[in-house]
Amino acid sequence: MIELSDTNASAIAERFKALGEPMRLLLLEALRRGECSVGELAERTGGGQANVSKHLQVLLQQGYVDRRKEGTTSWYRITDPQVFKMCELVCGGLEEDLDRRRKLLRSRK
Amino acid sequence: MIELSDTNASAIAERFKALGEPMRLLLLEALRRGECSVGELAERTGGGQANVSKHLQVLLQQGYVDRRKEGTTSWYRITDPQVFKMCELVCGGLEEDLDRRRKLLRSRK
DNA sequence: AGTAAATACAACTAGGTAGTAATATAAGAA
DNA sequence: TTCTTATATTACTACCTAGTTGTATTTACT
Repeated sequence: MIELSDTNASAIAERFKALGEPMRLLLLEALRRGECSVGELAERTGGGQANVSKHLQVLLQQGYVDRRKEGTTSWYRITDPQVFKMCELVCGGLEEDLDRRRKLLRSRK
Repeated sequence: MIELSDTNASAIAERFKALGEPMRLLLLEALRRGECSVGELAERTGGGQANVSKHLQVLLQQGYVDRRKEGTTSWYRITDPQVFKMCELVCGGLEEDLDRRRKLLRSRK
């Protein structure tokens, strides 16, 4: 296992940061069903073409998605479904956090 | 399980974003051994007091750490060790990504 | 009271980044 | 070739945030 040392912290942070953007999470979710073109992704997420393309570059560079070119079309797909495990973990944390906040509110009444 | 819909994407992204900063990862790593004060954390991570304090607020607000006050000292601790599961997942992805890049380099020779 | 220590907060700066509009590039079709 | 389609890139704006400095707040000690 990689240690969370100074040198690695930046690289790891970069990977987390790539997921720290709503649009990129929506893109990953849209890609969950399978390979998808930029245009389709823009339509599904409601984002602009340029913006979607730029976000896909980030996900590509961080290795979350792969790309396959066919004519003028770029087909993107999830590289490793493990991403969704992370999303589930963070979702679990979210729910626990909400519970915690609810309890705090109750105890303050 | 929470769905990755438009409404949730922002909340989830916020949680990822909180981990997308080297200093905050270093703080979590430092807290791994156990409860720690702000001063100790600043010393261990080499960060300034104000900066460390500010990063801890982010981790606190996102529920990654808890705080306990004692005199003028604030003691911080990990709320849920699941965070490190996420770090391991992202580390695994990092290694796979490096492998992928190495293969690409070799195949391009 | 006065002083020191620990933390939080406010103000500021510099660098980063999301979103958009316009343009560039590339591949087909007419 | 010219037009159209799909994607990537550039330039720009507006906003956000990490880090720093200085200060306020709180507690403990003499």
